Amino acid sequence: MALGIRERTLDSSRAAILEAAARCFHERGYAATSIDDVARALQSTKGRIYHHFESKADLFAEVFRAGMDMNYAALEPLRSMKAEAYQLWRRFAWVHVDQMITTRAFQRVVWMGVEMHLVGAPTPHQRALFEELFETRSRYGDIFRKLIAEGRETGHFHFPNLSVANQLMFMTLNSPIFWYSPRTGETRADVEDLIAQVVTCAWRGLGGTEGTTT
Amino acid sequence: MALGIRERTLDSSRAAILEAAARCFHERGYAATSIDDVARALQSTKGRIYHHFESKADLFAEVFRAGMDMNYAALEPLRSMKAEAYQLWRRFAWVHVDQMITTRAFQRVVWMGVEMHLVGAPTPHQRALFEELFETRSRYGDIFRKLIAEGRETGHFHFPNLSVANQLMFMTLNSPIFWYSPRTGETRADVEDLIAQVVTCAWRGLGGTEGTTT
DNA sequence: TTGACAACATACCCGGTAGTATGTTCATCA
DNA sequence: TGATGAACATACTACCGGGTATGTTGTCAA
Repeated sequence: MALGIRERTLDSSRAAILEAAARCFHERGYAATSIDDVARALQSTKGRIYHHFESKADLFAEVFRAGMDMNYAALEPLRSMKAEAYQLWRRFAWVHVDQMITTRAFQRVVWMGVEMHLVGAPTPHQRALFEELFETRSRYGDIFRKLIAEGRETGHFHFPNLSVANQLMFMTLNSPIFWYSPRTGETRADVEDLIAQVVTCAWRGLGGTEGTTT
Repeated sequence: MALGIRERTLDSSRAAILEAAARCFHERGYAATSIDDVARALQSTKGRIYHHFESKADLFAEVFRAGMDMNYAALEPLRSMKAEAYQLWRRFAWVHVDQMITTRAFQRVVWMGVEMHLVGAPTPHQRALFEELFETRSRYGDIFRKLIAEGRETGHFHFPNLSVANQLMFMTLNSPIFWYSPRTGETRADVEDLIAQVVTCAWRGLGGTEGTTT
């Protein structure tokens, strides 16, 4: 049986709201964004949003989740790869930075969510929701953390403190969400050049041996 | 003539407000911080704050200014130093990171101010005020930008794009405002060890020649 | 074709917050 | 010593924004 209009439009409508919400949160931040702002961005009204999402915090959480889902989905094709940790790191980092650039509104929300932590989540239900999302984010981070830890043991990376190195690495890899903005006439090659610079910077920061930049 | 109570208390009272405001903005962000929040942090009331500052935006701007003033003041002793650019960069970067850690509430506000840009500055007066502050911030950034540009010419740094390298460098140097949090029983030596790691990471990211880490 | 329900739009409520208007206290100085 | 004004506190207003209650319209299944 073919899908009815309802089944076809529901997901796309929800997705459109998430997209608009991501843009608004990205531009103005969580607190400064009103539900009416998001509705305006959709050329619509509050009713539509509250029909699909319980509250503002819930909407934010779902944008967060969507962003993390995108990241996991982007990494998935590489998860089965067999290679040295430091080589895997290059691949993973490249995909990660690509994500930061191409889905930056969502990724910015993920960042904001981690920053806000649990400030402004009054109900236990919301706290539990955010806890779960943070764990997801944490597990994602551990993928990279493990790689650089292993890379250090094999002598490909050199840094004194794992946690600090991990922080600094993610800071570099995530940084496009703050300063990247698409230029007019920008090609995919330009973007890939940018990604390469970011990855190389993070690689060097980890004390990656020069020349092994394949 | 000795200073009267008024002269002595005015500056300290203003400074106390700035300090409390910095902490509040740091913890909750601009939009989520109410003037009453700041007043509560001071064990005081709104009246006191509005007596010293025109508006919330003005208070925020003054915290921003105070943060930038601290940065300039910290760099001042080094401005007269004569040395190769890449060596100067090390010193400057060290002081900068130290600032990010020791005055991080103010520095976080500076960051937020740059991020928000001019969103939420309705009056022309406020727009002009922020324009001025952003220029101050921009000139501060140029100090480092010039150093790494010169360092690249002398062959001590290696990166393809100056603007990108500058962004990534500041991202690393500023990063403590996001993840640093004082540990119990932490000594100055611990902090300096941290600073060294951050500076080294940024140095490597710029393609600084290894071994020249004096 | 009709009842039910999803997918919205509209209208409304109410708590919180920026900003103001108005005390109140106390140091300073003529 | 009394007048003045700085440095606040208190009381109040106006508005905005999250959330809700209530229409309205179109779809689909029986």
